[in-house]
Amino acid sequence: MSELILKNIAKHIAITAPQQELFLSLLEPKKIKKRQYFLQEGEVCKNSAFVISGCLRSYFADSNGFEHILQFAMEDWWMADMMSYTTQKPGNLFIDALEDTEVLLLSRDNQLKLFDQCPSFERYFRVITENGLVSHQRRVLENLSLPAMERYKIFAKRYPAFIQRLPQTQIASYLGITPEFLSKIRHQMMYQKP
Amino acid sequence: MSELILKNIAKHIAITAPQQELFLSLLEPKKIKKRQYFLQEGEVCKNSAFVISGCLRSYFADSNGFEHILQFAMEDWWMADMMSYTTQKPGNLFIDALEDTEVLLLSRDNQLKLFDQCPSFERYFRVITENGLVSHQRRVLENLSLPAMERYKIFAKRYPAFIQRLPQTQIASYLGITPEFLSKIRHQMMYQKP
DNA sequence: CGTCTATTTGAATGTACTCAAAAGCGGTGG
DNA sequence: CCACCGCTTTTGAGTACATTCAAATAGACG
Repeated sequence: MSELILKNIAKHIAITAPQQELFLSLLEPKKIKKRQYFLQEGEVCKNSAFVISGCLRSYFADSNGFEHILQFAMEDWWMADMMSYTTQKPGNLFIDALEDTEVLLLSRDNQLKLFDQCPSFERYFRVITENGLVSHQRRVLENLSLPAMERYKIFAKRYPAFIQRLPQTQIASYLGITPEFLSKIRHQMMYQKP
Repeated sequence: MSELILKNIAKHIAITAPQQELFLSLLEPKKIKKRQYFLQEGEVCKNSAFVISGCLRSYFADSNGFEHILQFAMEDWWMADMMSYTTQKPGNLFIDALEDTEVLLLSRDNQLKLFDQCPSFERYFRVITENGLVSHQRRVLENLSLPAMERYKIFAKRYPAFIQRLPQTQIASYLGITPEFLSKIRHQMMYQKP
């Protein structure tokens, strides 16, 4: 069960067995049922969640009650409201489960403790954060430069597993379009695609 | 001249005088004239630039030749093509100067050297990167949830200096709208605003 | 099987874009 | 110091991409 996260870490840094022990001792396993909240608007995001199985989503609910999905997280991904997690102030995101989900929690306190006791982890999370930054920059630029159909095609190619497992409503919300329009896009694609 | 960057660092970490020396020895000053490229599409972003004075912009040029601005950087900001800088592979962004600009360069090599020799800097850049990630996440959500006029108002409130110093064309490109439409938005605002 | 949610389809609407042209502004050179 | 050139901003008419609202259809789950 902890294998997945150790493997993930091993991709970025090399750590000794005692350091592994230390790290694992700071984690707390948790199960989140489908449709259950992990975090609600206005709460402080005390924990970052590493997904072992299942799927989480983070989203913003605007003043008209529409949801805008920031991120999905399946196996081998971290999920948090980064604004709230890094500052430990109340956030404005919701995080909930799209499937029954198992996660390992790392509190911000424990994370900072870890950074002091083992600087390799500071490197690990620096790299993870760099990658997150790069992917969000790419997303900003794609949203600015591409029409909805292109964004959908890229999404489908980049995250085939998401297309399989997620309802179209969720994907539409991530892409920034209505579910109706996504349906029309898919209809169009059936006829123009060879 | 190096005061600005030392002050910036002091906001996040405490370092000794010799560590300051080490850090400064890894920096290279450079001047970039208005309209001059700092980086072009297809090049490897060898350096991250800390702006001492002036203003840089990073942007993506799409297949129709339109420019989409990812970021502006004025005094006290870092600027790089993060994808290319972190991987040292060719990037797809342009970076150029909107004003005559002075920067301090830190190569990725030197940065990694610095991380090994003084882990405090790994913390400094982790925090900087976390903040960058948070602000790009916020931008994604604002682009998804708000109409152009709201995005402009928020931009104007958040970055008053940018409104002062940047041509509207550039701001429009950052917001993801045409300069013509931004002009119309500003016209509307004059009449509906008390 | 029935209910609830997700998806599809269509018509009317709106936000933002395109293209074209005029007006404003700033820098530069005569 | 003023005139001119280039670039930015404004204005307007026509258009396109995407939304809204409504209703029908299909799927999933208990």
